[in-house]
Amino acid sequence: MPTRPRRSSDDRRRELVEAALRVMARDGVGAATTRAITTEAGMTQSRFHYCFRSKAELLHEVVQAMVGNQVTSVLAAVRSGGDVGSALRAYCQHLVENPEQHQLSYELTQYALRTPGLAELAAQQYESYLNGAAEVMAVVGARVPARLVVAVIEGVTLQWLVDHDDAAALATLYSFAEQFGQRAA
Amino acid sequence: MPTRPRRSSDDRRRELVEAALRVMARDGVGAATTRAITTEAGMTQSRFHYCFRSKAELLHEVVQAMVGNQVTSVLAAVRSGGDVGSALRAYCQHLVENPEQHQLSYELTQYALRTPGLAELAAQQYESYLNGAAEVMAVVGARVPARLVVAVIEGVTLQWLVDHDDAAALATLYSFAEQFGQRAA
DNA sequence: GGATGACTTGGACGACTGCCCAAGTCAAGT
DNA sequence: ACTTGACTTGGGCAGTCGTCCAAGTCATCC
Repeated sequence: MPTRPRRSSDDRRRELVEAALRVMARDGVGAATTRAITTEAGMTQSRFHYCFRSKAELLHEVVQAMVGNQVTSVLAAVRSGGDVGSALRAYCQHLVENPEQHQLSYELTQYALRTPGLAELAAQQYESYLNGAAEVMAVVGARVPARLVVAVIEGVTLQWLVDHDDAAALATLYSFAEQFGQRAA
Repeated sequence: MPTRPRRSSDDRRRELVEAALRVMARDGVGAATTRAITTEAGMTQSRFHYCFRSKAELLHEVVQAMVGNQVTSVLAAVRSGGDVGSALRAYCQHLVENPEQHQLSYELTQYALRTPGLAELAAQQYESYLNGAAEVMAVVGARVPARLVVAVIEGVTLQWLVDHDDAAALATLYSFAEQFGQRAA
């Protein structure tokens, strides 16, 4: 029974999760060792295993936190504009300004797919994206399958992460919007 | 100056590259240690650094081999059918039957993006995809930007790798084909 | 103010990593 | 036959990884 800790253990955990996200975004998932994470958080390494039973336990929470962050921040950016064009521009802006976040998202998905207990979390991540896309489609008033929208956005994002061609990415999104514009209500 | 080796050094290198691809597809890029690769190839570990100066040198060739394999095999599958629908079905079949290959492709792209000297190889990989898509579009006779086609395919692939929903993947591709079918010649 | 227990500390552990080396093997050239 | 040099071998190196532990600190409760 904890009496009254000087600082909530949950706070420590959250600090570590955020530090892990920072390290992963900067240097990749592979570089996120327990030492790198605790150093980033300004703690001694030993504290890590006081907050988390294992590194796997931290990664579980990291993936969950990632899903929440990504979806809400992208949605907030996209929701600001009313029509399709401004929504697409908003997404591209978010991508160009936070490339590490998007790249980290892909890396974590790959990691989750390889890790037995985390595969379902990856599915959960994509369900969030699908719901978000469906919501945006509803706001914008277009009738296109959410899966297709998410697929296009992810595919374009992947391309941009490789070639950093802002104009091409936006143009590709536009040409997609143009086509489903013919089917919109 | 090599006089006449009992076995070509290039053969050894190729064996290692293929062994590396097998290990990576099965257990992930992270699991592809020099020991795991040489064991897979049936050699002693010491031979590794006789064939390659470093692990990075091997990975460079692995990425190149990956690009070649992937593009040619997908193209061969897709080229067999004449119309859009059968091309899409061919791709889905290739995906469902060789999931590890596609997943490995994403992992290697991520790895390349994080590795200074390999970033340009990732760009080269995507250029191959774009050319392949453009070729298929020409064969099929559709007028859609190659970038958009690649984006959709990659996005749908990513989704399938997460949820393994064959029907949804195919349906998403169909709904995309349906839309650009209105613009085809 | 002493006991309790939550929390911290620095150092260690065994396992694994990429890489290297001295000694060996053996086909080809002389 | 003997030298040469390409190739192999098993073991070892230093570094990093996740995890653990005994000893310490210090706010809280009796």
